[in-house]
Amino acid sequence: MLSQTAEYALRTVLYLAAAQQTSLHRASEIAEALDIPRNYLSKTLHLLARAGVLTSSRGKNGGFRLAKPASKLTLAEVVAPFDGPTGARICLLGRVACSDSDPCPAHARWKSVSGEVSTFFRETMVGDLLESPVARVKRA
Amino acid sequence: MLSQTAEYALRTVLYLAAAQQTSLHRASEIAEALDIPRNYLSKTLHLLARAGVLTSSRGKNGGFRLAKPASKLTLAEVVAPFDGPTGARICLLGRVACSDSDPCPAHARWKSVSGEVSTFFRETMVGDLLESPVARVKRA
DNA sequence: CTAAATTATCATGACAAGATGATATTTACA
DNA sequence: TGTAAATATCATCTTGTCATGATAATTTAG
Repeated sequence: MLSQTAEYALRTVLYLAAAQQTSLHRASEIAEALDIPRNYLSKTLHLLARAGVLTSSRGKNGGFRLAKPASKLTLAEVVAPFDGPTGARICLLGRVACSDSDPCPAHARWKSVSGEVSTFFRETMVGDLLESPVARVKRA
Repeated sequence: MLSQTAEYALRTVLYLAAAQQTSLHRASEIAEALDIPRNYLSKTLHLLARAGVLTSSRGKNGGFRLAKPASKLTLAEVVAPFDGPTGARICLLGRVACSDSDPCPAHARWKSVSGEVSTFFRETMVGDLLESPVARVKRA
């Protein structure tokens, strides 16, 4: 469903939301905590910063933190820089133009399903996920 | 949502379902009708045949046709050889073990959404899509 | 002002998906 | 029996994603 990179982004944001949201966290700290390749994560963090999801500070004692409260950050915002509009993935059959007025054979049935996926990403806040009993992201 | 190859497979099956289901259709005929690369489609057709979705006949006057009625063929069957269990894509955060008893932070919320996607592919029949007003697959 | 720490950026490589082209194999029909 | 038509199979090529490693730029601390 999500690309590897988008998954890294989401896990990173959850990590930052669960930790001290106001303090800075180094890329190497995050990479080690989440078991994500260090150098690759650097680029992902940079893109998240450019997208306005994180703010970065360079130099000694630098690092990353959330640009806004987790309760106001949607999953769609986190994932969009990597996977584009998630779930909104238009036509199941790959037609460039597929709409209510010019539908592909799968349009009517697929529309409601993909709409739910899209809604999930647009309306679920990062903060919502922290309410779960186990917020820690455990890896294999 | 679907890989390019799975999309080819789905469009091919819809084409065969809309056409004479009992007669054979050549790979080149399908490729031209659906604007899919000829040689690449050959392999996709072969895999669909091996998966039991199509039957193939070699030699002169050979070709492909559906192995069973479109009304008894699920979208999941068509797509599975390429994308695996679609929508059933387990954990949004990529955890290998993620279940009701050992959930990731997103589990509860994501479960219902991914379940709907999975259900769509498992319960929608190829034949269902033919009832649409415009069954022809128009490409850009 | 210098050095260390840290992000930013660049260059490259590994790998899979998608695509292309050529060859082998099978079958029908003249 | 031979030839043409069609699928089956094999060998590459291209491209994008994921990943690795090295270097530049920036900032703080002493």
